[in-house]
Amino acid sequence: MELRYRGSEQENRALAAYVKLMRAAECVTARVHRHLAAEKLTVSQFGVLEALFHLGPLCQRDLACKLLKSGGNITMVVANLERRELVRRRRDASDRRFYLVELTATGRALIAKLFPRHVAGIASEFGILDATEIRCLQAICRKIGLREEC
Amino acid sequence: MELRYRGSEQENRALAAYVKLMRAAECVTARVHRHLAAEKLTVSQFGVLEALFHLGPLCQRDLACKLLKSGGNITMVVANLERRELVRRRRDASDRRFYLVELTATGRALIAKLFPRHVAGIASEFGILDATEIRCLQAICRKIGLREEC
DNA sequence: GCATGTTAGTTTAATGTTGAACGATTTAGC
DNA sequence: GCTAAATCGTTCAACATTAAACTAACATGC
Repeated sequence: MELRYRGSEQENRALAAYVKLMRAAECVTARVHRHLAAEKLTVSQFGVLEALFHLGPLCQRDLACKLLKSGGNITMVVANLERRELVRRRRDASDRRFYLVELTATGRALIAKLFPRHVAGIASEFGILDATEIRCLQAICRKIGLREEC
Repeated sequence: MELRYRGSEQENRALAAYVKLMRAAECVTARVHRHLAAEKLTVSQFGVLEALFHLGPLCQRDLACKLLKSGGNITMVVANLERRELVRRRRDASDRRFYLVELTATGRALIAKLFPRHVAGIASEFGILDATEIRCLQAICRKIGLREEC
């Protein structure tokens, strides 16, 4: 692979780990979210529905933070969900800067149907990992500075 | 987190591993590619330059395969690089369906300057992993079906 | 040679994504 | 109370991304 650049031993090891982590994440995402296509949902739309399902109504800023996306992006994703009547936006009465985004009955039914399927897909991908490997993965994520806030 | 859905022990373990893997990949990507903004390069544009740098001239189909992106996307990314004269497209003489995409002198100079910086960034993120953890990460990626072809 | 099929690349429509500029609203300092 | 700063959301331009429909070039079988 590395025809034009020779780094130190330590650099090469880090690079190999980086590439593997990225590829793994991309491959798993592609496979795990395949069942979303049937419902014409994108990964981001699913992310919004899932966050509302598990955390209750949220303002757009919180959604952006949860999903690690920009504010302008959430405006677009929520607008597309609202157009399909899967979510609804309500102005917060006490602070009119906020919208509260919440699931409609239709949206709740959809995510309630989809989420177990989603988990089953992940389980079939990750289920072959034993407890030791999970612990190792957690340790690695902690070490490379994974922040758990938000 | 999981207020509305209780899976099996095995499902919860898989879900936790999945979330950690995804968050880790997102956080690392964001930090590692921060130095690209200074050169007004996107992650995909950097990916194309890097592939050409290490593998020599490639056709767009091969680029798409390497970067796990669609053909139409590569058309756009390469076009934007070509507009800045960082790459050049040449018709293959023997099979006129192909373009050979290759670096210009400017493009080569840019990626030659950027790549060491890129590796150094990754090394500072992953360098704290020891050999055991790297082995463990590789084993995990293999297990969850990471395909290394392409 | 010609019909058929395959492969490389383009185009289009729809959505996602960001950063920056902007408007509306609330809060803090005075 | 009033100004200044901070916060929430929108809009815009630019680019990314995909799937699907399309064109161009090659390959195969007859």
